[in-house]
Amino acid sequence: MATLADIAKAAGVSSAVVSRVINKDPTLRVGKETRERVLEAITALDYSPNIAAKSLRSARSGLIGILLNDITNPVYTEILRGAQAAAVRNGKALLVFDSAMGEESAQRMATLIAGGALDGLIIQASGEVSDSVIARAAARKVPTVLLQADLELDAHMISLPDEDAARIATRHLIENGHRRIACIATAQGMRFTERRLHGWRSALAAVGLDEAGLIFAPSEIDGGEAALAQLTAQAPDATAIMCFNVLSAIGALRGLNRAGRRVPEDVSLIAIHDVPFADVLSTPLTTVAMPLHEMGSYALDVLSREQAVAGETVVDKAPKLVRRGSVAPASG
Amino acid sequence: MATLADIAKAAGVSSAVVSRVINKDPTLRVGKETRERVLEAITALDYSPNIAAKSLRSARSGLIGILLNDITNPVYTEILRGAQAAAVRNGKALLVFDSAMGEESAQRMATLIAGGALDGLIIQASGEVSDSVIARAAARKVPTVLLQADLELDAHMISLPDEDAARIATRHLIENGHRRIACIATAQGMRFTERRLHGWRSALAAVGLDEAGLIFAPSEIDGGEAALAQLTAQAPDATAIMCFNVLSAIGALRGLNRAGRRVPEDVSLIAIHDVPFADVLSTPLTTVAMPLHEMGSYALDVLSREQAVAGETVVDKAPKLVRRGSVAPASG
DNA sequence: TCCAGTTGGTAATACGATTTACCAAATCTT
DNA sequence: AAGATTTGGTAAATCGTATTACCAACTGGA
Repeated sequence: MATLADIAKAAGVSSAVVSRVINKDPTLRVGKETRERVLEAITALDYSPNIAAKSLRSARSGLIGILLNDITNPVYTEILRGAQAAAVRNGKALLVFDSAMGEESAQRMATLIAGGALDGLIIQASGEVSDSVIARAAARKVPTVLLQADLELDAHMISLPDEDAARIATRHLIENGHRRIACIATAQGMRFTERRLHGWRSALAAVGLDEAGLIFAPSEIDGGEAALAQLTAQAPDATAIMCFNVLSAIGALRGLNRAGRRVPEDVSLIAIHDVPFADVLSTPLTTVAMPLHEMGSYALDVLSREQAVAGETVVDKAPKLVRRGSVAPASG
Repeated sequence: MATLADIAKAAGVSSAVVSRVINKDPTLRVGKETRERVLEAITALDYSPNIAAKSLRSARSGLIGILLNDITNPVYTEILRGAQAAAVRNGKALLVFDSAMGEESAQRMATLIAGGALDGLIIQASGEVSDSVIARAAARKVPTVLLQADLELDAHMISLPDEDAARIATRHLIENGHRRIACIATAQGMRFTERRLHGWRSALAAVGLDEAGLIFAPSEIDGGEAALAQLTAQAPDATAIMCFNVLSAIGALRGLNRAGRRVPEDVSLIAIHDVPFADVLSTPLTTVAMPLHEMGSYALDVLSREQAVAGETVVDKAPKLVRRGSVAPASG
């Protein structure tokens, strides 16, 4: 493989010139024709700079690590897509980790962080984030952005318009005449959960309603189904359920189907987050789509700025109600 | 950050010893207590090796690039998961690219390859793979494995038991009494498609049946729905459809629903590839699950071996029929 | 006592790019 | 013509690790 020195020799200049031409050093004064000779040599020898050497010298790798809760969850892959798109724009590449993969995976990530291989970190993990990752990131002072995550880390926090989303969903149920509205929430205790609960409660309070029931469940299909069983016992009179996650909504839907209760005729269902297959479920699911793509994209943009990344941002694209078939006017 | 030299100074040895201790150089003869002093200094100073320097010196980065067709497609994320798991085992990390992200993304990948940043490459992309990526990979002789891909590249090819899967699916329909069996295929012209077609046809031929109809469609929900419309015209008498991709099956299901044809009462449906939400569709979908996780995992193992990677492998885990509700005995 | 072999290391260089400080030759100024 | 600038570059020192070649001191054997 051709190196800088090879190009220098071929063009009859020093390697300093070649480097400075490539990196467009504005302080470099060089003759028109010399520059052209350099450029020609580069294409002639098919030169491309060695990434490891660049990284070593410049102390930046162009690599961003992203830690997701679960790559197979369609809600989160949308974040990844957004981050990918922005990575390309900013000349970066993404190292993807999955917090569901266990401690060994976290150790790999920690090693990379400690070794200076990562210019930045994006963490989307409501639950488990290995201490080793956090400790390394803090020690190295790696610029970090947290997506809907509550972590003791000096980082930029990006959140979604959670309160709005919950309010939009709840209002939609209210506008359909529902009075007894229950909630299947996720991630108990986390800030984004509190924001959603607040949106739900304030929408109810605005029209003088009480909560009909509240259950916390993991953001998975099975979790939703289990939550539905509990909810049926806790709030048998609920005519509508709002779910904080589309997967738990799908679980609830399955539970309702199995219990012989029809959606939306007997119970209306609405979920936060949209997925491509929502319209092909046993009942097409009405959802409130969140700007997940934008969140991923924005995270990378924050990391690509030169300045410090501390601060807090809410993705400013509004949640969007996607009407399908799972919400119907309350009977009676 | 502490460097090798810092450790050496702290332990009162040369940095060569430290390096050789860390890397367990078997030719190093060192006193028990000296070794301990080194190890203590490492923990005391919280040393971890600089990845860029390691990469530069050793010409290996520990990074593997993986190019997927579409990260948001649940069929493919399963491959990613498998690769992740194996990456952790082998002390590697994954750089994820998406061929749906366009040429700019491919250029980033090509730059990384050309710059020697990638120790290996996994390509799962039935369709578009940028020439720049292929050219760079070939020029750099980066060890590459192709997943179900037909590419002019000196690489190891890993494929799935496609013929078996198609045969299992077809047989299942036959055993349910179907005589007119149509097929919605994907990726026309590719080898894995041919293998599946062969499985389908041989299963039919074994019991003296003809194909009832064949349409090619993209592996997406919309593609499946469009294909169904064509198929209805081409083979109105088909009582069962086998789909080469679960997403096109979902599209077909939607098309059937909209046309007022019931699944499985009027038409039976079976798909290759399983997804977690298959059982919560308007009709729970019977599928043939493929060893995708294993394919991803195996790909990484191949790249992690020291030897050359040329060759060809079929993932040896058998496809598994997952009976749900979309196949019923043929009426009549 | 002298030589061979072992023990326990070290010195020095290379990997490939970046960047600072410096400088010879050419041109301009007065 | 002498000094001041400008033009067009270069030399050399990093960045942090891996590795090869070498060697001093000690031990053992005869």
